[in-house]
Amino acid sequence: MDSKKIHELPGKTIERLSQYRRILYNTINQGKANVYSHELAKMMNLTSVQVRRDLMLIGYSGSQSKGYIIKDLVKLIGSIIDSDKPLNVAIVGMGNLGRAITSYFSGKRDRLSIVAAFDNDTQKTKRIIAGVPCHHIHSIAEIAPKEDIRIAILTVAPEGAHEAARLIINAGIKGILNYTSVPLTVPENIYLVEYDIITSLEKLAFMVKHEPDNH
Amino acid sequence: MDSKKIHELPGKTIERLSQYRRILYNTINQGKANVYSHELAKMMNLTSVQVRRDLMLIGYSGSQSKGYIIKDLVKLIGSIIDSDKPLNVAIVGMGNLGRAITSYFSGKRDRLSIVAAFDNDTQKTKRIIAGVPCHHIHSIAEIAPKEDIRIAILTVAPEGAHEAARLIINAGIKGILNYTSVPLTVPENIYLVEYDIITSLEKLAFMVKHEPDNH
DNA sequence: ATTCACCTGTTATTTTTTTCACAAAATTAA
DNA sequence: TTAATTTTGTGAAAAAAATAACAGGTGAAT
Repeated sequence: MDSKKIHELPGKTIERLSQYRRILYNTINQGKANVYSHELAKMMNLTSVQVRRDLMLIGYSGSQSKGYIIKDLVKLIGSIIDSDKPLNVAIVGMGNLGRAITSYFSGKRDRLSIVAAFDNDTQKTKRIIAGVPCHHIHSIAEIAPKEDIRIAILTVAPEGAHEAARLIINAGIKGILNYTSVPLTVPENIYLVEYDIITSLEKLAFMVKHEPDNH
Repeated sequence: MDSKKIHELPGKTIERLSQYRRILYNTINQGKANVYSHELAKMMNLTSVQVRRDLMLIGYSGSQSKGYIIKDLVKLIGSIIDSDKPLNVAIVGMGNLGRAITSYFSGKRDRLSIVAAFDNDTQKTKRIIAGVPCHHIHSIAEIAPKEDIRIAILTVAPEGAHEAARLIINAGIKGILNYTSVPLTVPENIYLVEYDIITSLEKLAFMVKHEPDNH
């Protein structure tokens, strides 16, 4: 597809592309080679039109008879959302959440790999945890450039969030995925995605509370 | 506010309300009593107009001189997004992620409380983990009604996701927050929120990859 | 061969969400 | 008092996202 246009993909589409791909991996494992937009839609809980529109935006065409060829589609999505060379990621805060994310990743992606973890608990540092070497947080400025770490996943306790973010930015890392409940304010040139675990639960609670019947 | 209108609150606004409140708790702890829309906006990484509009929609008025009274605003947000009586939540899958969420919650909310956990590992069942009693997944149909569990947070391994979801629905639970990487398809009368950990990371990776300079 | 059912791709429309623009109120300073 | 500043609240406009509508292709059934 026209690379000039990639920048203009709607944010929501990018998010869905990532999800399409994961679902498509599953269906490949089930022995399917092709998939229709309405099948993909059902699995994603959205409409087939939306699926077709997303694929249209990335310039992928299916066939009227067989729908989409899963293998090709997965490859195309990869060419859009993956980095050319692997993008290295660090976990900052190796508690339960940090470990959960790390083990989710282990052996899953090759384009996006967790190469290091950082923590301030010396019990955890200088060891390998969940397959990833865990360093002391104060060595991040030294290790990040060496390991070419581009993204940090922030999973520390709330008290430490600001300080950890400061150290991350100071280490030259430009992307932060914030899983803590503390909202961060970062300089213009830093990419920040807030990912708050509680928000979606409260949204669900709101739905359960307010529409108990007619849903 | 007019309770008839609550249903019509935009989905995005509901999500933000939850976040406003958490930020406001922080600012109370810092000794602030009032806050301006632009301050709140900065902390949330959005614009002051958006803050004012959200508050307008829930019918809260501030003053031109002092902005918003934090205590009142927190209370009003609570009256909208919290349940009248506490809403009971269960964790299904007491791995790292389940424990991370549980410990995040412990002692935090009173309107939304984790009252039970379920797992299929008998090493984990019949014990208290992270302050919550952990039962075998097969007893969920028995325990859910007894404990009035309304929401399940699904944090099992991918292989078990569908089966666990089936058991949850079978137990009469109407709200599912799915943290697994497996997309679920549920009946019409079940509220499902998908919360995929990887999606936001790939979105961030996309941003870091595609706009390295001029950001 | 023709009809039918069922796809995809895409334009047009609608809905939702955000942003703009500005009036009105309160405060501060001179 | 008066002018300047700063804030909220909100109608109107713009932008983003989702949905509807439909043209056109493909294969299967009769």
